[in-house]
Amino acid sequence: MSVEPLPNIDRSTLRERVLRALRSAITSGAYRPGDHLGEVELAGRLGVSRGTVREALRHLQQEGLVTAGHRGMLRVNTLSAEEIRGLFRVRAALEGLAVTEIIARPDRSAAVAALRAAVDELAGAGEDFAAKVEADLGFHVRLCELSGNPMLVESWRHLEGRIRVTIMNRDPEEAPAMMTPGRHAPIIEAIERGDLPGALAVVEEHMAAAADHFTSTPAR
Amino acid sequence: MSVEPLPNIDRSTLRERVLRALRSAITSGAYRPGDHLGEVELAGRLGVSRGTVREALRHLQQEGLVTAGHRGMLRVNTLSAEEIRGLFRVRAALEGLAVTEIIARPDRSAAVAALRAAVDELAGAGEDFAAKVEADLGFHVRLCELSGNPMLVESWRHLEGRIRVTIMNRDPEEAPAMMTPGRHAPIIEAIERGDLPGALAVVEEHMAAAADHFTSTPAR
DNA sequence: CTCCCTCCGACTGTCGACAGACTACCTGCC
DNA sequence: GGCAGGTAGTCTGTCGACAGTCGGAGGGAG
Repeated sequence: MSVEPLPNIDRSTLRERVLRALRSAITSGAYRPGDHLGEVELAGRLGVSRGTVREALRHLQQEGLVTAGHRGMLRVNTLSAEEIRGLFRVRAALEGLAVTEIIARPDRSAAVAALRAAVDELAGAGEDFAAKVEADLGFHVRLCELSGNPMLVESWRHLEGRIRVTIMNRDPEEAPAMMTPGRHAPIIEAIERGDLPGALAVVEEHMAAAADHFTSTPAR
Repeated sequence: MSVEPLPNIDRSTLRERVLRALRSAITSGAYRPGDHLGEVELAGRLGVSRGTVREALRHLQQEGLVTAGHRGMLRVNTLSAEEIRGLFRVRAALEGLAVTEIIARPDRSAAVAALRAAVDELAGAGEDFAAKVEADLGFHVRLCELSGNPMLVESWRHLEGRIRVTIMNRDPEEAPAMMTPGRHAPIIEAIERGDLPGALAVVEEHMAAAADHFTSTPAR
């Protein structure tokens, strides 16, 4: 009998695929903040039933990507400057916990190597804006994952949608300044030194700078 | 024309009411961790359609109260000891941010008064286990709310379901030791003194003790 | 010209039904 | 007696339809 590799069968439900499609459409900027997301229109455009779209939209609502407006109508979420500042303070707290746990772990050097690889991806993204965003967020997710605390990852991911709309709502010309290897390297170095206070301060400063950036840069 | 007070009309959707009913049923212990939650059975018991129950269940899944088992079947979530420890470390990080922001605010004394009121509720709960749980969680939610950072509250609430199943999965005879006014007062005192490092240490210790408690106490 | 009433269109809320997939059991053959 | 194959039962996945509610356009009365 043949042992040829068979293609992996996609076992995801239709709802999951619709969810990914909608999330991607929003975070890629195809839908602008404030845009109305009608169930019938989306269902027709995606070729699925309303119920399926509805479940995906409800999921995105809990993620904070879309928000309920008048009469339950859903719109792409818009974050105020104050919300953005709060969001990045929460991120600082979560990622501060991440570096705390990483430094406390015995395999710290492995984590450092993984983080360096993530920064390399960021450097290799070149001028591709979308790739830069993915690499930047990839670094921070990796940071949380390396803590070995799944609940921390879960909490961070709960904020991910809001982070993405914040980034995508800004002028792509302005954003790259935040997503450079140079802004992430100090975090790794502090972890490598085992310098917990220093690492916390760097993370704090990183997030404060990002919050400043996204609240001062004009929305596109 | 009469200005008599009219009763408030409940504008919540059926889905929201089902959601609250299910959440309450789980966190009150009516359903035990691991119990299967069938859509048809719940729909029949609640007298609503499957779709409505389904949406509520999906919401609870995102909250972490229920988890998908084999073939998409949902069950009441069970947290491992490791997950509980991670959960309380994330809580410590979030509530640490809360006290940080409270201490930085100009109206710190108002926050102190509000927190004292919350502790009084805890003291007044007497021996009623459910009331104690509500008062305890009420204190910690209040703590987050008083930070003035809605995103922080949102993140905390995202963990609330998991916190509740952790509490309710323990023997009610053992739990009250964690939920005393004496365990919460030091947090308030440190905030009142404006002692940020002290407040952080107290929160950290509070959460570590809770995690120890819930991972050493036998599941009922 | 303005205001009010009515009708129409659009959107979400809720429901019942069909289909697909997996389990467990049961039967018949070796 | 054991195993392969078939077969009912049960659960979720997905769909289409009906109903309720709101906003706005349009027409008629003052």
